[in-house]
Amino acid sequence: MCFLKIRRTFAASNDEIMIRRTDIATVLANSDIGQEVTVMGWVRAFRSNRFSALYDGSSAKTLQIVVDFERFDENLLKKITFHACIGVTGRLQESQGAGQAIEVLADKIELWGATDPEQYPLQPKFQTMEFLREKAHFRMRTNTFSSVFRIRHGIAYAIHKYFHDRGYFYLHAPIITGSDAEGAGEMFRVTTLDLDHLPRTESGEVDFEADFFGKATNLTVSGQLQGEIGALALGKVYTFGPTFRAENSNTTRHLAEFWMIEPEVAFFDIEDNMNLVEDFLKYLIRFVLDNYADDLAFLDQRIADLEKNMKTEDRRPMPLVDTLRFVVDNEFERITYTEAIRLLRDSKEFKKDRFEFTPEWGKDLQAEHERWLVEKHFKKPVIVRNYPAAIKAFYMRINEPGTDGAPGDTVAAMDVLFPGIGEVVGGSQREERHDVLLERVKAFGIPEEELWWYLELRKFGGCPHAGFGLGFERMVLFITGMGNIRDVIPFPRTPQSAEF
RNA sequence: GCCUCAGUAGCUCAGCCGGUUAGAGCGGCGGACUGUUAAUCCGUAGGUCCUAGGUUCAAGUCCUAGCUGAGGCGCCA
Repeated sequence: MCFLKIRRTFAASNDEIMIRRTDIATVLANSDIGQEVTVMGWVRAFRSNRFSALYDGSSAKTLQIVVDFERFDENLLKKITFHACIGVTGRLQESQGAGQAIEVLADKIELWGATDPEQYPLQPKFQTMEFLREKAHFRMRTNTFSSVFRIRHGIAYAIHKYFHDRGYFYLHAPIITGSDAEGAGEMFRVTTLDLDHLPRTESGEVDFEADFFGKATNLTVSGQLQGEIGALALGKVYTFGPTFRAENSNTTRHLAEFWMIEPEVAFFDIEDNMNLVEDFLKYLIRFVLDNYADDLAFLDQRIADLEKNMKTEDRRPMPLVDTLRFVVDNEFERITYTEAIRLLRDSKEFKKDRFEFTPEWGKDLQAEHERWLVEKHFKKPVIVRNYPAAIKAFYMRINEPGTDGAPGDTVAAMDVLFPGIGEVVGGSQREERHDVLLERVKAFGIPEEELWWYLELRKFGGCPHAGFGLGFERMVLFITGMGNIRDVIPFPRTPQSAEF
């Protein structure tokens, strides 16, 4: 509700500052019949040489422009084509047609930018996501993508609002990092060295002392370690920034460049962490339900249309909006890793040998196992905690031996699993005991000197703390119901692909 | 990185067991109509069948290699 107020305030000042045009969202929301308005945008359709559906990005809805064609130059009307850019001044009237309540009877039409339909790649019809991905400079003009990117903005805004309202501080973690021990996969090297003439040390290795920063540097794979510095000074912080993984991942839920939200909180244990993540994720979904109903309704309908010709088992179990409401209205299931393994081994699927990978204590849960837990067994989001220490990162806090009746050492890690997406969040309570952490660092073979500052956080004024990382695009993917993560980021970067 | 599938008109696709001049819908263009909702109706143009080899009397169709894209798995958020 609060967001609507902000939108209105913005719209009111919009009238004063931008006297040249009014947003279509504003016209549709609070304009009076008979009032003269000027709107500008891109043509979505021009029917019967009389009705134009005008779109300007401000709303999922279009504004119908009625053109009395005898009054306009034929050559101008011919240029009102799909995705041409025009400005229209006219009076608002009640619509006689069924599709809309109000419309603008055009008095003046200005052609800002013609679009030759013979050369323009997009058409007013269904186009595949793969095709539109290749036209990323135009795809945001479509219904689907404009809705996705309005919602993407809404989620980003809600993230800042959620944390700000609760006393968290937005911490900017570095994008270029000199630390090679973050333990989150392959990294992109950052260098100004001449790749054709690399400086070498006496032993023949590349001499990074000659590089810009005087050492080897990479793009960040996580802001967590720096987030911990913030938490142990400001109490409650979060990072929200671009994150880079040079993994050769070819899936519908991986990007080489994505955005990640990483809250980090002092005096937090794994329970607090789970409570935070559940409340936070529900807040984001509720925010979109409350503020982007038109966009969600469009995406919901789009999915229904796409699924019309699909087999029942390939369809979503629930329509998009119902799914979102269900997640908001129900508790997430919380289980331990040890329980998860037991459930999997007791399952019909395991006994009938339907799993490709054997669920076994000590091995990581495979995608098929996570999907079984979330989609078949619990049928709702699941938080799995206390994983075997051997398969998790060095910084996660070691549990007391025998926690959950586990047969081996576990760490206070947690993963949040969502239907259709899998892991949206990975987090943990951090190891705050200096001696235990040092042992782990050594056991992982990480050079101590790389992490001197991280270890000193434990040596001087340390405390229990916890945090998690939310994959922003994965959350956008879930909320919009899109099928591929490349379609919820404006310009996707994936292996072999960095166009635009 | 591994596995699978696909590539035919601007787009989405059909093209059977290899057989004459490669088709449809949408879109474009020309016209008609004019309160439409992806408007409708009539007409019309539009093709290096991904590329390179090969098999064959004959290849869009079969074989080999490559390129591109998609999906699944792994890695993870």
